[in-house]
Amino acid sequence: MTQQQRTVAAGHASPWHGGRRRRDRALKRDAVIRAAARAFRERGYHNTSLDDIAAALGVTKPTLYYYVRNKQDLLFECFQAGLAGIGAAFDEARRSHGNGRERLRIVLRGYALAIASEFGWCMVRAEDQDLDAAMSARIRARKGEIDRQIRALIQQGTADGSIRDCDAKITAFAIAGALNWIAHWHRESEALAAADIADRFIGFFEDGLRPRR
Amino acid sequence: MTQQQRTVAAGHASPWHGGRRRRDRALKRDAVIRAAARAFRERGYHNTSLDDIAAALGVTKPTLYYYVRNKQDLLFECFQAGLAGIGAAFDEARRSHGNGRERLRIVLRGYALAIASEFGWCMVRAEDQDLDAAMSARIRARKGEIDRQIRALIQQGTADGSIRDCDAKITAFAIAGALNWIAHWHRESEALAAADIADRFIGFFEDGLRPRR
Amino acid sequence: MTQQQRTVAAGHASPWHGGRRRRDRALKRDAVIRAAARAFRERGYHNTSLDDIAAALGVTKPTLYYYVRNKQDLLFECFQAGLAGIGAAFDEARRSHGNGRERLRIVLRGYALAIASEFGWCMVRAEDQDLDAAMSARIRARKGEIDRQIRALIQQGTADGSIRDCDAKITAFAIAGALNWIAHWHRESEALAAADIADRFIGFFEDGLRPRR
Amino acid sequence: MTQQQRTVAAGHASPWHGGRRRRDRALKRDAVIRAAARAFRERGYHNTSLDDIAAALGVTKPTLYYYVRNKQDLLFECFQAGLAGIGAAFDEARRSHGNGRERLRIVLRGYALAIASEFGWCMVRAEDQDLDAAMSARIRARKGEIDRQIRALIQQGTADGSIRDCDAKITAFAIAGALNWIAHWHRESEALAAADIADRFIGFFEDGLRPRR
DNA sequence: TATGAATGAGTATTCATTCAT
DNA sequence: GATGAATGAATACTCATTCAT
Repeated sequence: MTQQQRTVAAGHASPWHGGRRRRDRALKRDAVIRAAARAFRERGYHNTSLDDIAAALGVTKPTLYYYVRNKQDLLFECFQAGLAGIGAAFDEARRSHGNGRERLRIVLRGYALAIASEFGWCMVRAEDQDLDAAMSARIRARKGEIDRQIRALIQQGTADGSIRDCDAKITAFAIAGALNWIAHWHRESEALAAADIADRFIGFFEDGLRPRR
Repeated sequence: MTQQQRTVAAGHASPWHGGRRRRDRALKRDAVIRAAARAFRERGYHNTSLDDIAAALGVTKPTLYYYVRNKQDLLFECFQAGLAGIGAAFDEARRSHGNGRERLRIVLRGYALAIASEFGWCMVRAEDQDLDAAMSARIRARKGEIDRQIRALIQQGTADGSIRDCDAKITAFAIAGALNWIAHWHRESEALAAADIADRFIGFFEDGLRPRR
Repeated sequence: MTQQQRTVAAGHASPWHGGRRRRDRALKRDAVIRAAARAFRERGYHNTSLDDIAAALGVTKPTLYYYVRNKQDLLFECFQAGLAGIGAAFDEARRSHGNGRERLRIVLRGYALAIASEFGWCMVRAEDQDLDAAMSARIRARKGEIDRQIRALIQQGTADGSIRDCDAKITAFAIAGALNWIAHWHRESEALAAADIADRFIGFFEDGLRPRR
Repeated sequence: MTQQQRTVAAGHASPWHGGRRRRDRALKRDAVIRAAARAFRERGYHNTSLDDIAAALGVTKPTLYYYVRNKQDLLFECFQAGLAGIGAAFDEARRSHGNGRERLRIVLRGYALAIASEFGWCMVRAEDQDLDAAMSARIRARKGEIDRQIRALIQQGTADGSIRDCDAKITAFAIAGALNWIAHWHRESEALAAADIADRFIGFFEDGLRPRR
């Protein structure tokens, strides 16, 4: 199997081999990060070599270093790429005029979609263990920030009566855990679209198991 | 710091250095698996070398091979050790005379406790990516079995009216995800005891976010 | 800190960034070789990357190849640059009307100044190991020539009675070694000026340790 | 050429292939360091790969790591091995009853022999540039100590009248430089034995170039 | 039982060098 | 003239695994 074929086989276009030579650095960097995200999700961070990623792009390994400092940097960038969607969801929630529960719903949908994206696995699995102190701290900070915002929405909801009186911390953990886990089982090929999954999860979060009369 | 001291410092006894020479193979094997579970949870599977585990036990690396075939075998055994608690929970649920929701509650509590145990991380993270085909298949089979049983309980509950009519598959995924995630943030040192966490999670699952009137 | 600033900070002008655009190729080539000499002396040949040298000049790596064939060529040119001073010293000695010892003194002073220059390290360290066969041979030839000429001066001195009867070869080795070593410890910032060092070394060579009565 | 033959060709016995398997760890470690010293001297530190050294011993690369932490550690050990001889010379000088010049002579002979040994190159070339901060500091400290002791002997000599009144610092630099340089040109195969070289150098140091009447 | 010793295989990273623009 | 982009080759270092003792 040639490089070309492998690239094609993977079903993902590479800016390096699209007929006319693209010169857009940002585009290529993006492709590198995307390829890494897919590889990490598929095989795991440690089971993915830079050669794997380079091969998926039809490029040689040192080329990657032209766009990214490190392997861990690659993981970090995947993490950040996924984060964008979540940030947007928080923005949207902030702009909305709904009550706490409605706002939370907006955020959770965005969160679920991000987790179901190709960057989801990296977001969820970018961990201390694989990153140096500085990056580890940055990631923990961002994750902490998200957690804090979710709790805040829950508390808003309990304040305005749209959410039952509950332990915001534990509830946020449960919700985030359920959503994070999507990264472990969802594949784009699945029958259920990401948006569908998000809505059903939210339905469950809102109504719970016990029947309402 | 000597090996001995490190072992002691970690606060975990080693059957190799407990005064009277223990000759019990099973006991030592257990210790090996426990040490592995702790190390994997702490540093991750790939960031833990067999030397690390051996050092934690005050033993040399080849000794481990006397008790276990492989590094991946070690991971598998950790997975299995955690499974025991879940199996027991299903047994208890089966013996109980409660309705579906009550039975599910029993299972979820057992599941949560298992995940919060020192083996929890391994159970949740024992993945295809790090195991050969055979083991990977065995693990997937067991995880699938648990999923199926949880869905069955949910369906029982909807049948007997104790659980709202819902998509059993998605609900099971949400619940399992929330519980699995506990392995990522819970540490024994935490203020909240595992049992407490379990009950609060179950409370959230049952009642949901929306206030009941 | 930008490239520009770094260049300035290093206190060495670059013909690429000096206001009026210098078009003089020779000048630029000179600057390249000087920058290399400084970098090699500071960090060693192998610990200096072409990127380092380019950065010191505020230029990109491929630009260097416009002025020089190779990395090893760079080293060779530094070697040659240092050699000029020594050649001049030999010329001066040849023109002088002093006896052997006086002529030798002239040469040694020139030699010492060359070694103390920014090219000294390269002259002394340009070695077989880092150069291909051809260059290695050229360098060895020049070094051999210098050695031969120094020995000749010594022999002249012994002939005219200005130098004690001694083994010219071993004496030349001792003298050259002592002078070469200057490259390892002398820095321009040092209190002792190069000329001063040269004179003191020559004093020691001429008079020896044992007191004369 | 097979591994065996290459080992033989190099003319150096390897404790790994001497018929009966030697189990003496210290012996093997010594052999590793010796092999490194020879390789570094021959090809230079950076041009020597660990594979080269391993091959010279008829062993595989990871084996080296069983005896030594690092490549730089290897260099450091070579440095230390050479140091032993110098330390002994200082001891002997201390025990001697001669005057300053006679004591200095003892030290310089020992120094010269050490430099001419297989470790000489490493001693002379173990440099900051190739070592991390800690090792670099240790080496500088030891070199500084030797320099200080040589200066002290010179001052002793000037005090007791056996050495001319001179700048101890510059004289020590000149002498050490001349001796260090031996590592660059002396090979065991040379006609002149190390002891011979030492004596001739010392003769030059003591008597100087100018004839005494 | 346990271990000292050894190794094969793998992998991130660096860097001199090239070349089309 | 200068550079952005790419790459081939090299290399230190790690680690699971084996085996004789």
